[in-house]
Amino acid sequence: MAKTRMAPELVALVAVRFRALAEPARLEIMQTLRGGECTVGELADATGLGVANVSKHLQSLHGAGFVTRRKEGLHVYYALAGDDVFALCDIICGRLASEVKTRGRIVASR
Amino acid sequence: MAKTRMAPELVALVAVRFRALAEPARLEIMQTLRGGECTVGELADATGLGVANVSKHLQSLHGAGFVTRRKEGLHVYYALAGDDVFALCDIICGRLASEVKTRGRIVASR
DNA sequence: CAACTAATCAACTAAACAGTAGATTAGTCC
DNA sequence: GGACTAATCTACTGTTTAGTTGATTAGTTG
Repeated sequence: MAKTRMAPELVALVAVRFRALAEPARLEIMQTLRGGECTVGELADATGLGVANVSKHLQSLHGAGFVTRRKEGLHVYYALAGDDVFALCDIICGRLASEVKTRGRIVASR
Repeated sequence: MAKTRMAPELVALVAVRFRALAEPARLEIMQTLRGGECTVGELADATGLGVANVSKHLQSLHGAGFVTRRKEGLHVYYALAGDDVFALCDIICGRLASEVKTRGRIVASR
């Protein structure tokens, strides 16, 4: 299924989505959000990044449709738009796991 | 499952993998390879990119473990290392599809 | 060996982008 | 209104990298 070749514009859109996930800082943010919705400040604290920096990353993620935005009073709450992002990560991790077979070990921390 | 937080180094590795897919040119190459293994020149023709450029992109993809390399005589044949990459694309496309619901239409060409 | 082809390498240019610091806006509380 | 806080915006800097050009290497054929 889906053996048809994607249109160039669609390919570009997919690339943009992948690019949004191509930054460790943004993946850290996504991981933090997995624990529930957070404010920008909370995400900055959890990741150790600057507030302005986190805000920019969140705009990328929101533009790519990976997070939702909810404003309430002084705070802006961000949350995951869906869990399928981690399905992506799991596929990547599956590939990584089979790659490290013959190399060193990199294990997930608990 | 896999609710554990990934180690920072692992996150970085995943980000590198996503980055390898974050370029339209590389996605086009991957799509072309879906039809079977190709030489660098064939990929350059199919995508309209320069040979040296394609060669560099192939190094990225090979470094990320997405393609295999086989040298035979004057030619170097590249092939997909697995189909799960397109599972990634399908997830992204699924997200895109639900996003365009209320917007314009972007359809895959045949 | 000489001529040729396929792929990679090396150096460069231009554009994209992560991170930072300071200004600015939106909202709350006195 | 004035003081304060949270988030975003606006340059700016440094790094990365896509794409190009020309040289170089590996392999073939005469």
